[in-house]
Amino acid sequence: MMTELTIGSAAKNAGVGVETIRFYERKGLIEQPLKPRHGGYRSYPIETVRRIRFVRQAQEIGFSLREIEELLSLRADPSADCSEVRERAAAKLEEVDQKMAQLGRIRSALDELIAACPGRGALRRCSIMESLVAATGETRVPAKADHQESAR
Amino acid sequence: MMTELTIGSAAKNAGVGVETIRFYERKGLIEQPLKPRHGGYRSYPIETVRRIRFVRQAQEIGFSLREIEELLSLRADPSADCSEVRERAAAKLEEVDQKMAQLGRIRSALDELIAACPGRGALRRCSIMESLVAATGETRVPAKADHQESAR
DNA sequence: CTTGACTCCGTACTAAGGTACGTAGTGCAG
DNA sequence: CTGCACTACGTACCTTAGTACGGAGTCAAG
Repeated sequence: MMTELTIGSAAKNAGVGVETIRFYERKGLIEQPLKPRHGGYRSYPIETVRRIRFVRQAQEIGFSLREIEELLSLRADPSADCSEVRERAAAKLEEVDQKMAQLGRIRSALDELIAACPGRGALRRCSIMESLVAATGETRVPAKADHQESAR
Repeated sequence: MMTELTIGSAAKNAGVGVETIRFYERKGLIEQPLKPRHGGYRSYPIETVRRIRFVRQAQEIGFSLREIEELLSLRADPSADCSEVRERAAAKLEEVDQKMAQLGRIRSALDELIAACPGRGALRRCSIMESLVAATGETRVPAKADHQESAR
């Protein structure tokens, strides 16, 4: 069974264009397989396809390519002091949790909106913003800086 | 109490630059308050500040400005047929749920990585990718298109 | 009534993340 | 052994989301 693919097949499997793979290689997100002896075609392990899929999914949730590279470079080396890796992983984890919280807020707001929609009864909060403002307890904008204070 | 702000104060409160507000106005994400009679300065309601904050937070979780505009434009009009709004809201909700699922996967992978880190015991999965591959049950890449089939 | 910080507006520039293009090489099917 | 699809590589171009800039107007404090 063939576990290596040409760039075209890899692209198709990963759901991206060939050019995107080449672009990711240049960026160092995936390593470029050496081409076999005096320039033939390069062959990509399925591992690479998974990696590309990960990149795309991580992008969907707001990570930049730089951040994704950071995620991918996190590895627990058993023989080394990995306190630095732990720290970076913990920082990423916190970012992830913040994203989840924000997603949760938007999710509730959408739920509320959908629920309010066909409700023949009284309907409060008929937009995302209204739901969010209500949910966050009518957060007062600190409103420092009222009119032309020279701050900064 | 002053509930309206100048563009500079609004920017500061929202945590963005003045230019960003003007940019969002051009894009129609926030409406530009009319300036009072023969060109003075415009004044922004705190509502606008909240809206800008929302835009930034939605960006962090991977929504583009276009998508954010779609989110913000969702409103349940009690007097109208809102089946279309419902539909769009439901679609967004699904997107949100997909993002949450992906975040959850990355979160678990990070957890596992952190746990594996100082573990003197045997350590499997010492990278994000390894955790994910394990979590998704060793997903076989369908591997259609093995080598140079002309598909499309 | 001037001065310095701020605003208005248009246009130009930047960075990230691709996408397209042209030329040359490769490789299997017929 | 030749054609056609696919690959390699470099460079150019595009979109999104701002950021910077320059000149003119505004406003409140001194």
